[in-house]
Amino acid sequence: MTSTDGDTAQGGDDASQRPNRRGNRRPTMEDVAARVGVSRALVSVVFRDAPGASPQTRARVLRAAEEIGYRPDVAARTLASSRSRVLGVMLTVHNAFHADLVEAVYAEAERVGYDILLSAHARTRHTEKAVGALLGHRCEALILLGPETTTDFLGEVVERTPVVSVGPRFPGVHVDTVRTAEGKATRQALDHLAGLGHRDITHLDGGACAGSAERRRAYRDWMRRRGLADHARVLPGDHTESSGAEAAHRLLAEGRIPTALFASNDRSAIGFLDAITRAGVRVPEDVSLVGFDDIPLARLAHIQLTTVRQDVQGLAREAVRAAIDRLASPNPPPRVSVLEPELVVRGTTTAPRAAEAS
Amino acid sequence: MTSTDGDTAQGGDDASQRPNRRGNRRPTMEDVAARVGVSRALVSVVFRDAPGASPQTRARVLRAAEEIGYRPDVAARTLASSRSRVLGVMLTVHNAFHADLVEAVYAEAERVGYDILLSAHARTRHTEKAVGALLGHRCEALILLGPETTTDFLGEVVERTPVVSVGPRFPGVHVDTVRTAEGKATRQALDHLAGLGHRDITHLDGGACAGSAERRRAYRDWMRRRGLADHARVLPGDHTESSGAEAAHRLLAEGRIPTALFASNDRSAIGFLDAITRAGVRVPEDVSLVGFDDIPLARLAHIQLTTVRQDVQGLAREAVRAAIDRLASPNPPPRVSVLEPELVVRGTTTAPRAAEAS
DNA sequence: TGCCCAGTCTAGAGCGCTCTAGTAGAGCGC
DNA sequence: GCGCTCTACTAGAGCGCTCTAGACTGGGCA
Repeated sequence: MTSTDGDTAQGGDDASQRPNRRGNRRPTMEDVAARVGVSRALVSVVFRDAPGASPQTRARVLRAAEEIGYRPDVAARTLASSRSRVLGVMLTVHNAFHADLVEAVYAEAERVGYDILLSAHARTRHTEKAVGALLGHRCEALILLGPETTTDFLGEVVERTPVVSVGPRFPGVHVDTVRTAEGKATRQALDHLAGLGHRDITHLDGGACAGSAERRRAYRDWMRRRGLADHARVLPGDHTESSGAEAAHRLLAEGRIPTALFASNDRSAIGFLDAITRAGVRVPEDVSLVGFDDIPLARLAHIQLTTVRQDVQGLAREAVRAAIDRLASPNPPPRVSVLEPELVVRGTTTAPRAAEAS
Repeated sequence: MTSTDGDTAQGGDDASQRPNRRGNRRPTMEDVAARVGVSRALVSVVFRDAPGASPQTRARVLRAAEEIGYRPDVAARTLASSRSRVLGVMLTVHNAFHADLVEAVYAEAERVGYDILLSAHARTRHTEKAVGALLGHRCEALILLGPETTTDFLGEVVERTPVVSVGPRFPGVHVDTVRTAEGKATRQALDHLAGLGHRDITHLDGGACAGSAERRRAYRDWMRRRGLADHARVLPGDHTESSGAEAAHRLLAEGRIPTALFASNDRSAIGFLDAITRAGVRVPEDVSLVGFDDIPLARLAHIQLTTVRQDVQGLAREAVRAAIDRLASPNPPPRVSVLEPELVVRGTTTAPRAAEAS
């Protein structure tokens, strides 16, 4: 496990500091109180920012706490107040869109005085486990980003703790939902393509991923209503780059590229873009491409993906608000907040080649 | 905030279920004990999996708990035992390599009976805040993925709680480090290129990101030792796709592409690949490319990036082990675990064009 | 002078657990 | 019968906080 020059293990480093204080238990309110010469309760008042302490005392307490490195214990506080002021957020750790959402949720939660606990869903860690961890930590409410789980499981969870789903809907379960108007977003994308003259528009599907069903359905409806049912085609896929690349290879193998492709999310769109470009097919000259989400990658100079932006700030704000509202009044029927999408036209769409008046 | 068909807000949904039990407080050990007709302490024994309960009682307790939906309260448990059995992990939420690491850390922690708490570092949320959150939740030790912070701050944290840094080293602070042998990894990549006949090798830098300094230094050393100092060139960058794309545009603008590029990580390598390909420069025929990390994206059919793999499982295992060991014996000097890299040759490297015998 | 009141501060009972010390009872050998 | 050990279980004191009820000030006012 060791190797040569520059990579030496066992870093003796510099003189390795005073021995850390870790043996001594961490300071408590009692310690702060003793130092200042007041009661524990007063220190509590100060740290809760509650009325009932003079400004002078407040300052003295704060200073003493600082000096001895006191930091309130969330566990004790939670236990005593039976309120944790913590919101649990479940995310898929490999999902760039979730990363954006998490960032926004942190900001939003801070505004309303809540802490956030993250729990990740991953290949080896199911939704059930991720949610269980949050529950054990007494989160007051859960915000699940694109949850893939059963109605039954969610039904049980929601018996104890309010749940907000960002994306998927769970009809029949007492769960609030915050999502983008998928149908509208899809139509925005397709109208844009139609406006450029496209008729031969293929959809790259998102499989079981959050929002895919709505996007697929809206695509089919739109094509039918426009009298383009004959051109309608849904390529199988999911929300990963590789599914986009696979779709590209499939089309290349068939030797028939549509004039436009509407992908179920940005990652698959980028995968498609990459694979098809590499095969010598030009975007947007040979094929126009629209994604979904507007992840940071889509904005990059060399990608410039035309896409439908989801309102990340709005989704985060509504999710946190739904959670807080639900804490205040648990009984009203589930609410669905629907946020407006916004078409972002960049460089991957243009008019189809003239010849193509299929 | 509403829109038409299919996107209706206010989802009345189906009959919205029995009113949720949320009013009733969550069940406690007391409730379980009462139901079974034993003492609270015995229930505790069962849930801690401690000796001292008959198999029959154990089963009855477990069943009763199941029935009333009891779930141990982490806060209370932490408070009572003054052990949380929780490891705090700080990650950068937009970092794909961190996503891999988190997944592996979850698995590893579970093996040793620890829970994981995640806290994200993001543009609007500094390391200090992310770490503070973990500390408040009484994590027994912290694992920081690629921390970008000051020695001073870390010095303070480590006074109270063991810290493991995955990546960066902090000489002079009592922090364990787990990292890949950056120097060796760099040399593996460069030796591979040299073996193919490359001499004109440029390095795309990672700026202040974790590991970059070592990679840059090893690159310079290697070039010098090989007598290629004249060819040595370090393009500014960081660990994002866009910096790779920028580097590509810079080289294109200069009109002089080296025969090979060694990027400081996979993301910037992929950004470079994408931008340079799109400009008509072929990889690997015109320019060979090597990345660093081996993120999932690098393996995709249409990318096939030659890269140096970091041993994610190993890093996770060592990080968790270092944390646990440090809890057992706080005083020994900081340890540095160095893990072996592994060159993964895929499709982005080949011999330079014959003409180029610079 | 007496009384009230706002402003500060304190005492002490929990919150839901863990864990030490201890009890009850069964089984055993003598 | 006794003492012994072993297993199965219980009592009760905390862990570090919050929060209600109440105590103690020093004015202000009749």
